[in-house]
Amino acid sequence: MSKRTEKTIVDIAEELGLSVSTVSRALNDHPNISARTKEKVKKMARKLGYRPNAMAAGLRNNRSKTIGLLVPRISMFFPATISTVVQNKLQEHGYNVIICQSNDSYEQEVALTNTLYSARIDALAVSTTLYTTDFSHFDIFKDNNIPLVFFDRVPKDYDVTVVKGDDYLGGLTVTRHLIEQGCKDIVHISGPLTCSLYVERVAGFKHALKQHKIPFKKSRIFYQELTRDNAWQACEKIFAQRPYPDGIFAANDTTAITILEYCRMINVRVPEDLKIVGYSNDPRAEIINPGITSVDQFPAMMGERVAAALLDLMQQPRRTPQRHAAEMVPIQLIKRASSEVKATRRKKS
Amino acid sequence: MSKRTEKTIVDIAEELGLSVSTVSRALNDHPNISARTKEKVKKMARKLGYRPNAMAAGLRNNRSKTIGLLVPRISMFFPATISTVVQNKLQEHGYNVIICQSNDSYEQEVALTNTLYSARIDALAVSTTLYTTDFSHFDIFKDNNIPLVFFDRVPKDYDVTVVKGDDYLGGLTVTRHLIEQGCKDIVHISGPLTCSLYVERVAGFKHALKQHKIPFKKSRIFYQELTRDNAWQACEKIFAQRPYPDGIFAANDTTAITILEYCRMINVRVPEDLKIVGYSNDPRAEIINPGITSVDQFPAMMGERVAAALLDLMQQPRRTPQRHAAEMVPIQLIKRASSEVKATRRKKS
DNA sequence: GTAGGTTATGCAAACGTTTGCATTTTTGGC
DNA sequence: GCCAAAAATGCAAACGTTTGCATAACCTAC
Repeated sequence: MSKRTEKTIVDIAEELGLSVSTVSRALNDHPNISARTKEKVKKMARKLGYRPNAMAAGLRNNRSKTIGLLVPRISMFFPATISTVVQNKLQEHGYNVIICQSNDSYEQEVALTNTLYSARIDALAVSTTLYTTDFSHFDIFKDNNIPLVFFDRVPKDYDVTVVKGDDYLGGLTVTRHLIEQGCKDIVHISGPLTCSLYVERVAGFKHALKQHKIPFKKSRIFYQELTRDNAWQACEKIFAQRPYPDGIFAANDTTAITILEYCRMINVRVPEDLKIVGYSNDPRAEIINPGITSVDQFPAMMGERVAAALLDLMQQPRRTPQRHAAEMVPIQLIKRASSEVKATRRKKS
Repeated sequence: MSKRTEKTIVDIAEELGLSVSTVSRALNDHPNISARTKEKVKKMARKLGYRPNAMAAGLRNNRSKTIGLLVPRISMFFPATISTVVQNKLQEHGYNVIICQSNDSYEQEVALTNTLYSARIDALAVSTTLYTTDFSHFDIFKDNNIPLVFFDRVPKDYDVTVVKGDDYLGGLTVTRHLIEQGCKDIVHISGPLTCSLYVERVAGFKHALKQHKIPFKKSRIFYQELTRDNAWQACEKIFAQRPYPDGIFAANDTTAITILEYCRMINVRVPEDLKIVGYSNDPRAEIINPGITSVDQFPAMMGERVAAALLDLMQQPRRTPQRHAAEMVPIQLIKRASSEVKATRRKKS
């Protein structure tokens, strides 16, 4: 009665007059156990309503069959898609996935990293906060040779396996596209430079300007967290005085959408007066009118790669030092009406 | 060397010439331990790089400080928002959250439920698949008095704590609104009736028709998984022959958006010729042109309630049979241009 | 019938904690 | 200084598995 309802392999063993080792092996289909015994054991397990205790097994084996996924937030399209794919893939291979959100707070990221370590996860995949520049809280994973993979928001100068988009090429491609569309005065709204991927996009942006002999003006670039509010404030600054820019490269689609709305309010025509390009190809970019040109980062592919990297690292013998690959996921400019005066075209590489 | 790098409380105890019990208590701030000893122990723990092993503690305590969250998918706006809130809330209280996706597959749901039980999670929150009508796989949680909360997609005839939206009222409100806007021939695209929330919305729909003496025609209602493809196919049927309906109540926004696009293609004007209302107030509904009238289900509030229910149940003494509350989260019709000929209004209760 | 080899099962330790109870140490009042 | 009470620490069992090694049971062939 009371709370002693949990059956264990000991109960099965007693019930059957077998030893616990035999029961354990039978349940795990160990080759040394006869087919008849296995049958008996499994039947009794079912009858008693036995449920394995993963914590006990994990403690003994020193592996939890659980992997951690640490992302800024799962309510945003891009990380959500990646998380979905990673989780489904690992689930197929018998792993549980603990998804944690840092909410873009460095402190939370550190705390969660420690908690995940305490749970003795078998591997960890991370997309860092915007502000993470010190990565020492991940050392514990490296030191103990626990597979560690970073994706999208990846560290700079920290030797580790990485899966990321080609942000330099992205910045370059977007800027070239705007220039080809006739823009001569382009604003770039970037994320904070503490996050290396924005550094690269900015580099691509500057490089394209240089190639086309367009002077780079410091006043035409903004570094900020890419929220709706911040985007609105940036617009207020940008359109406070003439001349208005003729192109804006926003580092995410939330920002691009906000700009579009601001333009609607102040009667700036898009794309005639101003061309806008976003980033990440959020579903909203396709649906809004005019559609917003954006950069597809193939989140599903990125998720597949992350999952594959984790699985790969996990099946390597523990002692081996990890090989630290850096995988580059391609990007693709998706042209839409916000940057093209002609027709709305959906696909073009 | 090799793999013996993991320090335990035993190491701390030896290093300090104390017993493991004292170390354990010191680390857990047990009142019986002197301040000086606590200080010493914590210092040594830091020095040795000690990391608690949650599995060992969990095994001993019979609680894992982990809770499970089982949802159809996290890449959809509504469940994603709820998951975010639940996770953040529980994280604040020192719990880990394992988020799992059933991908709307009953088999996966069953498998994941069992895995989560094996992990000895301290509580489980579930939004079921569209097709779950047998809930016996959750019995194990009930039988062992482990807090179990269902939300949004909740069971019918299964005694358990529930947090849900007022779907009957939602169906009623939407339909009334369409009628007030002059619609006389309304189509309803519903999810499958295996999912009780759609049953309720349909009931609300029918009730509103009845109240306004509009005959209900079986051919004007569709039951299907609410995907883009299915929505498109439904449109093909709906617009295959005259007369066209003058209003459509879609049970999610993906469907509503697809209908809007179809209408654009066949030159049916929205809202002049046809009024459309969706459900869930997906961010896309606000952004598309015309904006789509939808029903806000306050996912953040639902998440809060779910988290609160879990925490509440967890702090009840284990023996107590659970009280099975049913909480109703309000809904609010968000009127937009897709159903109103006049102006676009953003808010109206 | 026995040796030799398979095949199947059992013993017991180990994984890293926590905790009830026993024991030791400290404290304070006289 | 002494004693009782209070405070601090230690002992050892327990949580539910897995697994190396030892042992028992069963064949097969001579």
